[in-house]
Amino acid sequence: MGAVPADGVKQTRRDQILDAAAELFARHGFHGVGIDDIGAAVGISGPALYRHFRSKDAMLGEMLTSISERLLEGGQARVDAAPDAATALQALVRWHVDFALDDPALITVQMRNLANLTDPDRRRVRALQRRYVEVWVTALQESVAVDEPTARAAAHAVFGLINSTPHSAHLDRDQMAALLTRMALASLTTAGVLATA
Amino acid sequence: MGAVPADGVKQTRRDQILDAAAELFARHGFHGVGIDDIGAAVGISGPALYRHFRSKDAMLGEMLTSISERLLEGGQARVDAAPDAATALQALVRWHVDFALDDPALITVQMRNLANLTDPDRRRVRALQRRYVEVWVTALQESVAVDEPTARAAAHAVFGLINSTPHSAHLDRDQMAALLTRMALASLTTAGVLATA
DNA sequence: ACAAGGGGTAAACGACCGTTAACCAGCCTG
DNA sequence: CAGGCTGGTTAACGGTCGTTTACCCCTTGT
Repeated sequence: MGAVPADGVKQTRRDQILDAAAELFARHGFHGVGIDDIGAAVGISGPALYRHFRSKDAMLGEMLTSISERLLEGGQARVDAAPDAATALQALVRWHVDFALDDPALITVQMRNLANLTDPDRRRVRALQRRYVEVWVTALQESVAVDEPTARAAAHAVFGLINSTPHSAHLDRDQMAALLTRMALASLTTAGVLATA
Repeated sequence: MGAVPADGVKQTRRDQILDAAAELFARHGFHGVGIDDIGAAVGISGPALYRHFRSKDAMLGEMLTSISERLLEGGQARVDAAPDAATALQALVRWHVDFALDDPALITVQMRNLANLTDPDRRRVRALQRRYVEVWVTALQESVAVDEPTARAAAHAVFGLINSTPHSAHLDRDQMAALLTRMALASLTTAGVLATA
């Protein structure tokens, strides 16, 4: 799990810790996992983590801001690269689906543990998330006829749909990707028709 | 928030506590809210809760089992009352949408705090959830041509879509219900086409 | 050769928090 | 009017857990 570790390349200890923590946070929740658990997961024990992070809160903070940045950056890039609005939307869906399938732990943590962030960290993450939603909202408005509040709600709904992936490991990766992409696009294009019926 | 309190009728103190706890758990997570917080939310303080519940875990347990029971019971009832498979699926969607819109806190807790349950409670809740999923899976297989694993994954995806409702309060209740219903049905009917493409 | 520092350890500290104990006020019943 | 539930209260206990401290090894550059 956790995005493929680049090549055979040794990832820095920080990243190793972050990956292990993400997995644990996803499974047991932020408060449900102790500093000792995280240490044990990477073969060191307990307080050694403080050689790499200022606090447990800092781990979650760094984890969530980095997810949000990657999501925003990747999404924006794909929209910019798309020739027209319709393919931009498709690219966004595929991007988010790939992300969710490759990093289910990170997605889960981002969905569930926003509340456990420190106040400044939460502000930062929320700002990034808002910008990401904004990317979706404009892509939606440009490709399907829909008012802005509906577009916003539809975006959140599709996030929920795609992010549900950690809960169902019944299909293999490619089938799952195809299914989620199809469902997401279907729901989005329908969202436009008779928007304010 | 929290399902309409029947009529003007006074709800029992237990239910009052459960409602307040649900709201708090949804907002801050199970471990993020203290026994004192829950007490304060209903005007009593701290340990008085132990006159009504055996433990904090017991509150969560009762909360989640009751949600799961209501969900299953209501879903099954609607399927039984439906004349054919297609309307059964529509009824399921509407049922789940209504539930999510009327009890956003409960839905949120059920999605996020399964891991915080005690082992026996978790087994109970999971069993109920499995049966609920089963209701959806059979309804799906009878109305759209789709293999079972795909139906299962699609059901989870639609739960994610509908349960996203707490994150977006941009639309009023009826518009939101219409939007979610439309999106859910669109994604589901599309899930069947070329299922194992 | 050696000082420096990065990265690890185990032990102690301190706060928080779920739970229990001891106590008490009102109400309803006999 | 006595006496026992019912449902509160505050204070104390105990465990868990994040964090700090003190110590140590091993590597590396001078």
